[in-house]
Amino acid sequence: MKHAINYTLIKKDPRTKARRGVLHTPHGDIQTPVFMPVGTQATVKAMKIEDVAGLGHEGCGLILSNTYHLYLRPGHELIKKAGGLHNFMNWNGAILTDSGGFQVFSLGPLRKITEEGVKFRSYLDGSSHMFTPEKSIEIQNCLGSDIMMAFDECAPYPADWHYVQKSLERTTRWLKRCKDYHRDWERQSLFGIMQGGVYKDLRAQSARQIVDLDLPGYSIGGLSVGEPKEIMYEVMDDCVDLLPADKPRYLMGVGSPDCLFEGVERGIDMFDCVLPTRVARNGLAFTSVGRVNIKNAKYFEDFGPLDPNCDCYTCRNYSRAYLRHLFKSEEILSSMLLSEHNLHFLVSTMEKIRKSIEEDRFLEYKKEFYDSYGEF
RNA sequence: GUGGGUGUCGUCAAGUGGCCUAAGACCCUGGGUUGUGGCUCCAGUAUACGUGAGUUCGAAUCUCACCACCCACC
Repeated sequence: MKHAINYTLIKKDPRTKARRGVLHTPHGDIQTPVFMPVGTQATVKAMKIEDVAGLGHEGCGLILSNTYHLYLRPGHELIKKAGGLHNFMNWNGAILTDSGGFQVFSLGPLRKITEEGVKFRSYLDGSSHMFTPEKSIEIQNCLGSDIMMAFDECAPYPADWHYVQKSLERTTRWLKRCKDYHRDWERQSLFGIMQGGVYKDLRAQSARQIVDLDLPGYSIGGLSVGEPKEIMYEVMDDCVDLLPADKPRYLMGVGSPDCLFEGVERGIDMFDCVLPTRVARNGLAFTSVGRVNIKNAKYFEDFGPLDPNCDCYTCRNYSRAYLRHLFKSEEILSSMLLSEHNLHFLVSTMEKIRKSIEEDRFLEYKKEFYDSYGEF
C-alpha cells in the first residue's frame, strides 16, 4: 500500500533519543522534529494564513485543524464543496486533523460513550450528534487533510487501571474500524493513537495493538491532561520505545517550551499545542528570557522589544509598552502580535533544536535554552 | 444673592436608624492556561459613608451648621 505520508530518518542524536527526520506529505516536506500551530476552526486564531506560512526562518509547513469543530460548523460537506480544507482556508501546506476524540474527553458532561461511538450534544445549539470511527473518517475525508487522526478516547487523569484498559481496547477497536473505512491512502494517511494513561503495562498493550495495524505514523495520546510533568516525562520515556523507529512519533497536545525539549530528547518528532496562541490572547509571551506577562505594570514604560533575542515581526517593530497598551485596551492587534511572536518563538526554537541535533549538540543547546529561559 | 438637588473605595453604584468593622460592577495588582466550548478563569488591594456638632442604647441612614458641586431664578 502506498502512503500519503512517509518518514525518513536523517540522523540520531548519539546521547539521547532525539532524532532528525523528514515527513514527506502531499503538501510538501516537513522537517522534524516539528511544532504544529493549531487552527481548530480552519484558522490559526488571530493569524493571517500567510503569516502562519512565514513563521520561523524556514517557514511553517504543517498545521493542525479539528474534525469535531468543523463538522459542527460550517459542516464538512461545505468544506468538501469548497474544494477541501486547504482550499477553504487558503493553506498550501500540510494539514493534520484531529479526529474529535479529544473533544469526547474535554466536553465530558455533554456526551455518552458506547462501543458504537460517542453520542454528544452540540455546544452550539444543543442538537444531538453521533460520532463513530467511520463518521470521523468520513468527515476527515471531506476535509482532505494530509494526516487524519484515529477516533480515540482520551482517558482523563486520574483514571483507574481497569477503566483505562477498557478504554484503550475500545480505542484499538475503533482504530481498526477507522482503518477499514478509509480508502484513499495515497491522498491521506491515518495515524494511530496510543492510550493507556500513566500505566506502563497498558501503554505497552496499546502500543502492541496499534503497531500491529502497520500505520504510517503513531501518536501518543492521553498525556498533558493534568498529570504532573514528571509523570508525563516518565510515561513518554516508556512510550517512545514501544513505537517503531521508522515511523513518525507524534505527542499530542504538548507544546510548552520545556516540554518540547523534553519530548525531543525522548524521541518525539511532532508536537501540537494551543498554548502559544491561547496564552498570547491572554497577554502572555514566551521569550528567550522566560515568560513575559505583558499585563504587568513594570512594562508600562518599557520601550524595549518583547524578546531582546527575537527577530519576529512583533519584536522588530513594537515595544513592550505598546504591547501592554494594546492588551489593556483590548485591541485586536494585541492578540495578533502576541500570537505571531509566540508561534515564531516555538517554531524557530524547533528549528534550532533540529540544527543542534544535526550538529550533535542537542543537550548543549537544551542547557543553553534552559539557562536563559529560567523558571518554567 | 434666592430656591432646589446631590455628596458612600480611583470610577459607577447598593444601602434610608441596629443583620454595614458597608453589596456589586468597573478600574487597578498578581496568577493560571498544554490533540482550543474560553477577547477567558482565579485571586488580591482599598478602615470609602463631604466636614463639624447634635439626637439616640445605637447613625452612612435623623437634626443643625458649614463646605463642595450641579440646576433653576435673579
